[in-house]
Amino acid sequence: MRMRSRSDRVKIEDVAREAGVSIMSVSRAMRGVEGVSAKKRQEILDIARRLRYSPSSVAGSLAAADSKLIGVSVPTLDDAVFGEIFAAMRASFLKAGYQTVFDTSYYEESHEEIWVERMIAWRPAGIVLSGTQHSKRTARMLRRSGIPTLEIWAHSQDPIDICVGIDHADAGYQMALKLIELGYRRPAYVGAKENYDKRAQHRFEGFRRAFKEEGSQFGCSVRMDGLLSFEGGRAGTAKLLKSARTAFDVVYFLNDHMAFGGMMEMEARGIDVPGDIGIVGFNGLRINNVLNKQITTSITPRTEMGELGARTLLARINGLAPIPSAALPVKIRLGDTTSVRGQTDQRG
Amino acid sequence: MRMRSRSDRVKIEDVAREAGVSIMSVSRAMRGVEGVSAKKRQEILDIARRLRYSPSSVAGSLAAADSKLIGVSVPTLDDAVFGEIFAAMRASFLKAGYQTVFDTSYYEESHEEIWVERMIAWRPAGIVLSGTQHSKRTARMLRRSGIPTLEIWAHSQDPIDICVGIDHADAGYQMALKLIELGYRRPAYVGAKENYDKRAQHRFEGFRRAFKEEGSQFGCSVRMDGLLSFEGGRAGTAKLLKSARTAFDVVYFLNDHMAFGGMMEMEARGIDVPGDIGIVGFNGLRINNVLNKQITTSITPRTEMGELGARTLLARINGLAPIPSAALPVKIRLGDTTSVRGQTDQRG
DNA sequence: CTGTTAGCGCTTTCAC
DNA sequence: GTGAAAGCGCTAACAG
Repeated sequence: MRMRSRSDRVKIEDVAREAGVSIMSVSRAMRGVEGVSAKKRQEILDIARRLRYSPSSVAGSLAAADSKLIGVSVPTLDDAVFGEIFAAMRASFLKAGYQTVFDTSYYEESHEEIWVERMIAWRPAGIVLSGTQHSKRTARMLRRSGIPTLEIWAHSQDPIDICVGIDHADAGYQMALKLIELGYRRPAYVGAKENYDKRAQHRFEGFRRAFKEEGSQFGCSVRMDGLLSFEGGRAGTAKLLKSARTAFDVVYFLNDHMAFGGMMEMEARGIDVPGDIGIVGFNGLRINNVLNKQITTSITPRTEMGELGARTLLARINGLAPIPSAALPVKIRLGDTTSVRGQTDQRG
Repeated sequence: MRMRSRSDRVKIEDVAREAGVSIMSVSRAMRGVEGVSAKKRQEILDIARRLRYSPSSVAGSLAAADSKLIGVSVPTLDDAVFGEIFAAMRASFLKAGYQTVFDTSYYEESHEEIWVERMIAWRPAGIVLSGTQHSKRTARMLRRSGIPTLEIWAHSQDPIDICVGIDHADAGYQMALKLIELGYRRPAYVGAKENYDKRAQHRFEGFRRAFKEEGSQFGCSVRMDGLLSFEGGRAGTAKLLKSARTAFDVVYFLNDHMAFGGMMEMEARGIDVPGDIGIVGFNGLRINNVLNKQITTSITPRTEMGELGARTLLARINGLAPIPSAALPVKIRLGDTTSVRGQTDQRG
């Protein structure tokens, strides 16, 4: 099994010779475009299959100056959030005849920038980026390339090209209002370093703003690096409980997984949730569907987002001028980890 | 912001003209290969940047008959397992100068087959597939293409090309031996339909075989479709508890997420784990690191697997003939969801 | 070190 | 409906 040298790969010319037609007829037959009789087309297709002809997308893209490729960058695969958005987008692109390729940036603008540069070099039909936080150079390269670009996940007022997402700052703000309504006054936060996950940072800022407007002091916040998941939530909560100088009555977590980790830590320490402290997550991740004590969270419309994003990008690729930026609604789901403050705890 | 037409993109020729050199010098300078003086190289690079020249990988690949692209197919993004394998592989490929592109197959051979066909059309340097269960046509296309192909995750005696993974049947077998040693005699299983996740099916078969050899009857098995995650585990357990005609003392789950879902269902029903029933998962997923009641599971070496897989494929790409198939060890971790049978339960 | 020539494998364009 | 000619943007191979 050695790599075939360039000469022994069967190419369009071989099929044409075998079929006794010109390479143009083969080209047309393979692509399913007009210009070959039905009979001839069938013959060509049969021969192509027999010869195991695999048309080169590289040569095809170069000649046609157009590819059916869409590049997608997600920050991480360790997070169920992007899996759902991605699955929805991918299905839509596939239906429209586009092939999706994706890669991860691990929340690093520099990784993303390198990826964008390489992706542009392949001249894809479209590019999808997660979030709205990108290096200046990334935005500049993309704009200059003229490649339709979708930013998904966070809403933005001035997208690189087009954008579909949610308003993270407002999501944090709304959640805070709800908590204030329940009677919470001393929030704490467990999340990531400010520059690591910007969307989360925006939620935090919106959250804090609501409490500030209400006149409440912000208790304490813990920033973890690296693992924005179960472990980070548990370790962050341990740190919070150990180091907090002021009291707090509710902890806002970066996402549901971290919130779950935090809940485990509190359980281990015999802290009553929500009796002693409330817990709030974000996203409405799968795990929340099986918990006996459901985490209060904001449910993000991930499938809708992926579908709308794909539709919008496809429109853009087809030369239409869709609305440049769409914001989708987020829904708060009160679970069993918060309660009306002052009442006894409720169990799920 | 319209798509640039093919004529107004800056190309190698434009850079050459501006720099007053031949296009070959630009080509050499851009690729960082020998054959241009340091001074000229720098001038060219400066001009290229000023002109915002982006070399076309499409044209480059066609001319050089070689691309620095590696295509990877993972079954799903909803599963932390592949995230870790993938992250490790990606890093290794990147270091070696290769660009990785991913796509998902959602455990469908037909999806994978289509993906492979499209991927081959791009003439990548290598291809990575998850698992060893592929359609005949997928294997045939890959073999004929001559593209180095790595199968990762499951070990195989006759890989398409090369393979790095674990022996799933043996992993199931070993876990069963351990449970038998603990005193369990009536296992039940909650997993997926036989053809959906073949690796899991192999684990199940190894598991069942050990019990059969020991003389124990297999209690009951529940096969879920679709969601092989928290929800599937919980729903499957509910179904198992409702429908099982024979008693069972331990439930083997397809993975830790399903096991966790099952544990929640038992908790809700007041079933004592491991007092009444034991729970066993697979993989050693992150969630298990934060649970107060740790799930007994098999820990799979995902990072090592990704690294070894990448190294092996790179060797293969570079014309070496690495060991065609490597099996990595799996480690059993006894948690708090199983106990020595006959003793009272233990709490974490 | 530098440039010229001849493609890579396919599609566009334009005749017939 | 069919095919010949002319590239797509770049690199290998070779000559200077």
